[in-house]
Amino acid sequence: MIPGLGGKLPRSLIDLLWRDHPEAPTGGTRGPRARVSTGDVVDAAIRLADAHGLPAVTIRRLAEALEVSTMSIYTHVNSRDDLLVLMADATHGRMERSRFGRLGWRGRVQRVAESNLALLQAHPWLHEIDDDRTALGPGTIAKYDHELAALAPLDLAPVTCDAALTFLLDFVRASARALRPNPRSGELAQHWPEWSLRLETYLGEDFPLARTVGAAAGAAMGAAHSPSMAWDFGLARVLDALAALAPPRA
Amino acid sequence: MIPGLGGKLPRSLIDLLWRDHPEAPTGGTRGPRARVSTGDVVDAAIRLADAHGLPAVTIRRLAEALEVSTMSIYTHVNSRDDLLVLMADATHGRMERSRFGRLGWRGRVQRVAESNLALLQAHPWLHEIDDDRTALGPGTIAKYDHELAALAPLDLAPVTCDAALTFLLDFVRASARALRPNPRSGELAQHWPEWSLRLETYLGEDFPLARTVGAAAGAAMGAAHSPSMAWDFGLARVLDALAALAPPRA
DNA sequence: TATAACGCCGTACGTTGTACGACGTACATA
DNA sequence: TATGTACGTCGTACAACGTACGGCGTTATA
Repeated sequence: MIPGLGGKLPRSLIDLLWRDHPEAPTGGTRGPRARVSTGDVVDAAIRLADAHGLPAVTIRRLAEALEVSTMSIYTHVNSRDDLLVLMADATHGRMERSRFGRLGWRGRVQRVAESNLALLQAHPWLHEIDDDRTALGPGTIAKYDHELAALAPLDLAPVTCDAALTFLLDFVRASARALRPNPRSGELAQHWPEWSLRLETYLGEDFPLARTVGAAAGAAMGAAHSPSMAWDFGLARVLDALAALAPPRA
Repeated sequence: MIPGLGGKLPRSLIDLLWRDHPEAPTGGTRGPRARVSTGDVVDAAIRLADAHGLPAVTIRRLAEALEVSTMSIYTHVNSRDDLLVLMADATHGRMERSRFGRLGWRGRVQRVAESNLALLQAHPWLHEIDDDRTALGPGTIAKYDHELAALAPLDLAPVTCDAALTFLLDFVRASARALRPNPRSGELAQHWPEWSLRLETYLGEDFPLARTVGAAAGAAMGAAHSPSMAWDFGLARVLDALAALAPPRA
């Protein structure tokens, strides 16, 4: 390496994800001691997101919360995108993972579904993070391992087991998304009296099915509507679907 | 209304969504003829998104594409958020909706699934639009009506029918999301040789299941992996699940 | 002919992520 | 003990974003 040019290479996302692992590179010991750690940054970001949503997680606000300058954040995290991955993996890692004990496969599946729902309700901003690299983190891998174990009694081929888990979790994610209180619901409710009238006019005689079911309006208005019903319905369907795969009795 | 103060109220999103309906307010006829219409703006935005992704849809670029000034865009669209709703509804409206004919319910369900998959593959940016107000648009309602009709042979109660459709479409959305080529896959593939080694080190003896199934690494690397298998698996499971609901023979 | 409604646009503000380079500190080596 | 190098910190600056505001000119209506 050419001396005089500061050797720049930052710790890669992988190493940041596994920063608590004994084999992870610690970084040299010179220079002033770091006033905050990567973990501190991630924790503060999670607190911000929990309290005010993901858009509130800006580098500047983070720095303010940690009482450091804006640019210091980049010493501990390579970019905002990377930070989001670290946040998601950290919350995955903190999920409760209790033993399944003697629970049958249905009970296990239900438990996996419910704990994922709880996760997404506790941290709704997870919906807005869509980065495959999250799968590289220790928290996400531990979660994956645990949930695969839940499906073990079904005795499926590995790939099928993975597919089944994906199927289950995709359902949970979608339901959780629908269940989530919409930030725009206030505005919608405010304009609803006016808008529903217009909609009535526009719909006219068309779309008989849509009108009958009424979900177009219902969903839009945030009325009682289905999302919580969709959860029960969907979970029952997932169980049905897996049952069709399972050994006769388990 | 107080004269001298320009009466400001802009056409609301509802009216913009239904701009082609005969009952929709046309806006006064004074002033210079508009050089572009709301429809033009929406179309240009869709073209931009198709070509370069949703982040490329900025007001400035839109204006440039339409050869108008930046701020003129706001004459035809109230905000960027509204524009996204208009874009989503327009593409919903343009979906092909062929008759189901004598197709059985399985064939219908499959067709609905496939056409939604095709939609999301043709316009991947739809994944990034998450706004309930889309449900108020004519395209979205027409789509909804058509897809409810597909499920009619199942002879379900209205709410159940809605729930079943939601279940199906949520599956399709999640699968389409996984199927979508990740923009970050390039970077990931580039660093993969290095990262996979580290990951190997970190994993050590832990997470036996995750290692066996190998999907953690597989998914991350963008290898062949499951998404296309997940589609087949999932669709079969959805059909199983609905079959458990359906009348014995249909 | 006067008025009011309307489309168009230039300017400007606040906010974002982050590149760059300077500065000082603390350890490693000579 | 003296020197060099690695490292944390931070101020400044830039490009890009959405969009509020207000002025201007055009056109149909009163």
